[in-house]
Amino acid sequence: MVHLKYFRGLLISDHYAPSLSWNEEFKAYIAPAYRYYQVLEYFRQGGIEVKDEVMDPIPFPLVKDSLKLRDYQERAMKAWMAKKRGVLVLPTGAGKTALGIKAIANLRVATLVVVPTIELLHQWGDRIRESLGVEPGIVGGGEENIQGITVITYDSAYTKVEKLGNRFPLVIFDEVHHLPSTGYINIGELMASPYRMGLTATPEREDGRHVLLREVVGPILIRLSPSQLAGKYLAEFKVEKIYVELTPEEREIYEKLRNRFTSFLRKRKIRMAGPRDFQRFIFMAGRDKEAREALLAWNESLRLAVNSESKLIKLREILKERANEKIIIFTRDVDMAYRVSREFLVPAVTYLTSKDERQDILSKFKNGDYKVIVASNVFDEGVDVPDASVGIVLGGYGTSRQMMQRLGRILRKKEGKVATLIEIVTKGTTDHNLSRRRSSATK
DNA sequence: TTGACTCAACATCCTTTGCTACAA
DNA sequence: TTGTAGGTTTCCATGTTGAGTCA
Repeated sequence: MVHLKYFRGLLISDHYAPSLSWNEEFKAYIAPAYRYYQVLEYFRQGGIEVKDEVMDPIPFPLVKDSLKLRDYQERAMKAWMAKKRGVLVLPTGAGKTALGIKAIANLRVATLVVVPTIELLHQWGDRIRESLGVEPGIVGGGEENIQGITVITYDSAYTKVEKLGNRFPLVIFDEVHHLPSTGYINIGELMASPYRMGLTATPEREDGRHVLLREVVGPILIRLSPSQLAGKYLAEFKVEKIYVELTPEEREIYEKLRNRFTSFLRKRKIRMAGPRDFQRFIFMAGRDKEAREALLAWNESLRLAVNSESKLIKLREILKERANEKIIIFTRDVDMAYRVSREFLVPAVTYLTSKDERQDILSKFKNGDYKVIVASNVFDEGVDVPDASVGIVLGGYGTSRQMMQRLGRILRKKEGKVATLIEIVTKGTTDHNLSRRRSSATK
């Protein structure tokens, strides 16, 4: 007979199985706790009797199950129920939370829901109360109350995972693309939970670490894009790109800055073939004065291209044409957001905006007191932004994730609505490259 | 309870102009 | 001849958030 135990994020076995390794200190075979279901499966298939003391689940409350799923949600749920592990990829606004709630109602085991922000902590709490009729535990944002269904932030989960790792047979990772980062991955690895669900609109990460999700959460089971749901469940939408030029003065400065960057690369025979090369260049800038100057020049050239003068002229035209529509303007940096705010007399929301003021601006935008607002990168995730019909992208990252989130802000379904996402791009600059890289999101 | 603060963690960051060694 | 892989580490700056501390 084999004896399996859990100890502070570790699976401990007195017999060998693949993925376990001998540990002298414990005088036993050990592995990170997420290997539990594989190891158990291995012993069971071998017909070996197991004394399983790994899980110590919190009692599960009595819940109601009143939730009705849409047809594509049913498909996603069916795919997940077949394995009870894996990632579901659905666009913003397509009802990912409902899938998590349904999984809890189906499995009826203690569940930990991990979320990136306090706002999502409360949104999930409300949905659980509403759909399952129970009071959820909340950990994070100053609260610490653990129940059979508990919502927790990634930050809190990271510090408490060793203690909580064997108390929840089901774990749901909302915005699961956060999980593979170097710290948070511990949450996935040190939990023993055999049942796992990951929810996101965009699993891919710039650092490539999303490949870890397959091992820690499971494979991608379903993937739906905004265009697949447009019309019936999300608003019809179109994406427009408008190209502008740098002014001659801007062009002169831009070329000078670019030249400082490229001539450094040429001189040092540095090849920029991918993100790793750029990363190395950044490390180099930490020690090498010339490299540092080259990098600063590159940063400055990017800022110039993304925030070009012509974009503001074009913005003025668009705002005039669409005077009666609800519009969100997106910028890449805080300075540009406040510049737009000053020149067009519209409220700005950035990370510097206080919580109360942000709340106030968003509620006035919702009820129509404000027709136009400008935001930096703050609406990228986990913020409940009132619906708009037009999004104007003045600047952003080169990631499809950000583009997808921004698109999601205008896709709420309304009768007869056609949403428009307008991107203003500076031709012949890095801004154009960024735009090309992110545009796969809207296909 | 709140607000102001600090700190830590996470994310972005590339596409040119082609070095050398080795495998197919 | 052609194609492709090769090569660490501790981070230029800016943006964003959660947690913790203290008044």
